[in-house]
Amino acid sequence: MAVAEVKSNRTASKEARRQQLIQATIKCISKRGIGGTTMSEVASEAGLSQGIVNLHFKSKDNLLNETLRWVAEEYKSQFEKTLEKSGPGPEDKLLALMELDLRPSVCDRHKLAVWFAFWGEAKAVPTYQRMCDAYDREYDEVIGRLCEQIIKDGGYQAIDARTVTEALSSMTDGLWLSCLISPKSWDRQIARDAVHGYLRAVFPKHFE
Amino acid sequence: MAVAEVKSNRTASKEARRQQLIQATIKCISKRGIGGTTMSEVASEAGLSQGIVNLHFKSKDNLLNETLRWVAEEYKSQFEKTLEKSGPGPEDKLLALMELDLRPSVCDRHKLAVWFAFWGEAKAVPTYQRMCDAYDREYDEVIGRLCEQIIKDGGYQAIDARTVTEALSSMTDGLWLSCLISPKSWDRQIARDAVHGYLRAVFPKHFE
DNA sequence: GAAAAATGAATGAATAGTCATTCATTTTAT
DNA sequence: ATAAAATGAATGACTATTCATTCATTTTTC
Repeated sequence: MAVAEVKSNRTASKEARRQQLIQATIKCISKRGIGGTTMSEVASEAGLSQGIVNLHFKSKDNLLNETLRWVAEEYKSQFEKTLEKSGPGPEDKLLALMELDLRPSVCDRHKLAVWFAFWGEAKAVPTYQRMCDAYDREYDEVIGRLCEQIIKDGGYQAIDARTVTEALSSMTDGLWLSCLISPKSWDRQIARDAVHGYLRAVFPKHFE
Repeated sequence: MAVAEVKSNRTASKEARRQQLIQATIKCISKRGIGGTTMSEVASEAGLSQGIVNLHFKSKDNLLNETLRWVAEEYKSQFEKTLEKSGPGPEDKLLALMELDLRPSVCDRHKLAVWFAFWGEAKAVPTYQRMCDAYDREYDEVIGRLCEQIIKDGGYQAIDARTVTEALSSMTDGLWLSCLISPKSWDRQIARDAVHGYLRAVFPKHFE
């Protein structure tokens, strides 16, 4: 996920240029929304000229799709790294993944604005919906497996892994919305407490 | 919040016409997103002519702002009605309000698409952000008061009303996102279980 | 090793299309 | 007949896309 280096204005690999333009697109979407993002502005944000975006991405639609893919992949790679490095128990992994969503590098208004911009168009643009849905499914599968293990491990009764998964992933998405809409009153510690409080309440043996 | 009746094509009160156009705008946003919503399409959706929207709303910006206000007011009136009619205990009111968010009339993809469309532009369009923030604050105040009463009533220790409020409102927002993005796998009962499971875990004396 | 040719990336002016907005005209209600 | 409301063609601004030209770098030739 490292952003390829851009050497000079005329010499840069195709891939590096695409990365540079995707980064510019992310900035534009965050500042002006998808509706307010124009090809010229993306080019100018990247310090390049008018036609450059059509040269590297066929069309605006394509640029936006690739940008969504990049954002989703960036998140996914952080998610996988966190999953791998945390542990050893499933409860440790679950907590680490929840905290990832609230880390300043992930839960940052500029990045959240991009996610919400795509979600906001998802019903109108089926490709966005399909892509978001696919990534969500992967996410839920991992969280679901961890919950199952925790439930089995703790012998919890009358708790359904899918329900807990839905509750947890919904909570973090909703906390993102709060951060986006009410940045003044949003408090990272309260967000963490909300998640942790839920985990403690549902899985007391693991999170007390 | 009743949608004013439109009698004939040429005789309709100014207010009725505005309502009619706002309804058309909601349909357009749901179908094509904010970016894809044009003044002509709104007019045509309403069965009226080109210039009509500029006649009744000064500009597109104004139309969108008024549409957001309408959507927020519609929700608010349902919220207040629910708050009033439920009870008697704060736990009954809280549960009723949570279930309101998951009712088919509220948690419906077409309506959710509109909310998310505005949220998706909120960072880029400060008027959207301010308005959403203001309505959110009212919501949180009511939920917060109910939680405080429940905590006091049950003598719950080490539970902070604000944290629970944030957790609950986030959860419902996140469940809305799931409904929007993954309608195929979304299950209203699981959503209800997620909310109810949280309430039971946090306020066992009230929700067992 | 230097000059010439080729390569491929970037530029930015031109094009075609879309859209919000305006307003002179038409329609309707009273 | 008059006022209010609606119409829809016209306008002007904006934007995605194209493409002929420019430029820096690399390769080839002698």
